[in-house]
Amino acid sequence: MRTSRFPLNTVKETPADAEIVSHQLMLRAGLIRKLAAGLYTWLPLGLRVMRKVERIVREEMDRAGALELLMPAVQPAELWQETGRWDKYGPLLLRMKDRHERDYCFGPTHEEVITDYARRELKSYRQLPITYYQIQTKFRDEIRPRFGVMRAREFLMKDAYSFHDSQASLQETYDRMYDAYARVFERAGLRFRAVRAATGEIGGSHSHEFHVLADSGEDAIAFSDTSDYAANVELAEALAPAGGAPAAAHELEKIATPGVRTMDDLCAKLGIAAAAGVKTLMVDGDDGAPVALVVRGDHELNTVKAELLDGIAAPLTFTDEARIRKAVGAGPGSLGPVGLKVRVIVDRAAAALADFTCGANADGFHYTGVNWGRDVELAETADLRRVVDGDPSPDGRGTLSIARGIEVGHIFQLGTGYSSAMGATVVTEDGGETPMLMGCYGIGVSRIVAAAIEQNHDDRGIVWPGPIAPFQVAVLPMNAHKSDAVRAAATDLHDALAAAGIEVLLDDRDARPGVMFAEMELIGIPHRIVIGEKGLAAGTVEYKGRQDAEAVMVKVGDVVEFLTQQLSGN
RNA sequence: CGGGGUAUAGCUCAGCCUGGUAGAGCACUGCGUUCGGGACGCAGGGGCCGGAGGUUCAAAUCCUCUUACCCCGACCA
Repeated sequence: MRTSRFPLNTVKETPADAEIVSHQLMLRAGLIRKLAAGLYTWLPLGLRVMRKVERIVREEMDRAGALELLMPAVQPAELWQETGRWDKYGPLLLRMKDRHERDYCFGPTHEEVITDYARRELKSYRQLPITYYQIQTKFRDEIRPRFGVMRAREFLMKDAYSFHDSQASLQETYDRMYDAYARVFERAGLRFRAVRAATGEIGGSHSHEFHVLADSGEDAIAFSDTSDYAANVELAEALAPAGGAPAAAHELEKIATPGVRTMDDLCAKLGIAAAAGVKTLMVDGDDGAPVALVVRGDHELNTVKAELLDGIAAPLTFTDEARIRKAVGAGPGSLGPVGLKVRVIVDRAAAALADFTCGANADGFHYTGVNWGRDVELAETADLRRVVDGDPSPDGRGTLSIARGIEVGHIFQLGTGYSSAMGATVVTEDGGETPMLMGCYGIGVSRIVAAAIEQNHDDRGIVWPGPIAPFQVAVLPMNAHKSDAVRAAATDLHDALAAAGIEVLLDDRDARPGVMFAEMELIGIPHRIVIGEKGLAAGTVEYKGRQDAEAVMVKVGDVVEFLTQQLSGN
């Protein structure tokens, strides 16, 4: 390919409203352009990358035995009403009406459609197991789309659905998908981690998320330094400290703390560590009455865990100040468990404290030297906090580290939820009838492109992993307009590389050298050949990998073979 | 949804407070010089100042409404 026929739409200035580096670079490198909030046009260069990701996904799905199909993006409301999601899905669902005033939605996912298909076509256990997948545009009407295609409203997703007549069969396909996902991300050249995302219940391996590791990732994942334990921080269990609370050594004392509202204030005022105090947070209970959640001063509440507790309103809602005052007689900033007349749930770590500090439920006062049992009843404990770096691993082996990741894949076992609701049953071996067990497996194809950049870039631009680079080699002739020899050599090399099946981009624009270098680095082409008149006179051209510090000279006749070697190395 | 902000050339923005000729940089066109790290000079083209209404002799500028976009919204006890 030549730049004269494949224009590079690069821009020098960093776009004002792009916050994260992948979004900035995708705009600057000319991969995408925004049409409206959360809607992007993929330019030819960006589409080449997305197609490569797509191809890898497709190949691995095929290898895993899944069958590709393509379902409509627009779906009738009736199906969603069958499963109750027409009402439950809320404003995330883009709804529309056709000319007959019939309700439709633009599919954010396809469980209903595939289950409808399955109930029509799959009648016997003999047809199982079977897995279908598609690569399809989805739409989710996010409240705040941002970060470019990382969290766009319209996006490209691979979704797969499997059907089974037994849990063992579902597990087998699930495991195969797990392996296929790992292969996809390996082949794409990304550093990733599969993490547990178990949905609370029976635990185990019922759901895994695949994260591309990047410091800018929105999700925090916790993993053990010695075992293979890895989980989303939201779900990682914080074990109770060994040994329980030490014996009380101090008397309960009420002290004036005017103006103190935050844990930081309190630590500064009293000269104590945050870990020696507790924070008391008020959230709404199911019945509307506030419930107090107590965590150690240096810990953070894990809202996912809190929401799952019995009697707590979901979604988790923090009680507003007026209602706190009504219930307690003091405002936030002076709350504590002592003498509190609402339900109190104490985090395991907070429950293991002795002689701790907390609010006195009177504005401007705190207690010190508080002890469970002596000063306040320890009625209820639970795992409420987010795990932190250095916590013991929940599987008992090693300590946890926290890394940041971008969720690019998610697999889970759905069970019979959809098949029961929609009557997708098969006849069993013994002649009975049973709803099919289902598995569901998603990969964010367009998000992978952004995640790859987030993980692989430098101050000059994108550093594509070879397998998903839009082109493998850039050929840059220096001052070709002044040198027939350079121009001829560049053209010959381009043709030879193309003939060898190497994706080459020849810059034939007669641009200044600095422009060529800067643009090719910005768009992240992994390999670069520079052809100059001097080198050519000596029968050589210059090679440099995108991340190499130094260039090397290569004989003109050896270039194709040299590059073939370089490419097979990644 | 709540709060805040922005809307002026293709892009990034100044001008608005204090009403009176619409600007800069980048990009684009032409010519010339330059040519191994996003060149320089000269000359150009390009605007219903987001939309509607109002105030005024006069509105990008003041007022009202409207639309779009952007940012923030548990970690606080």
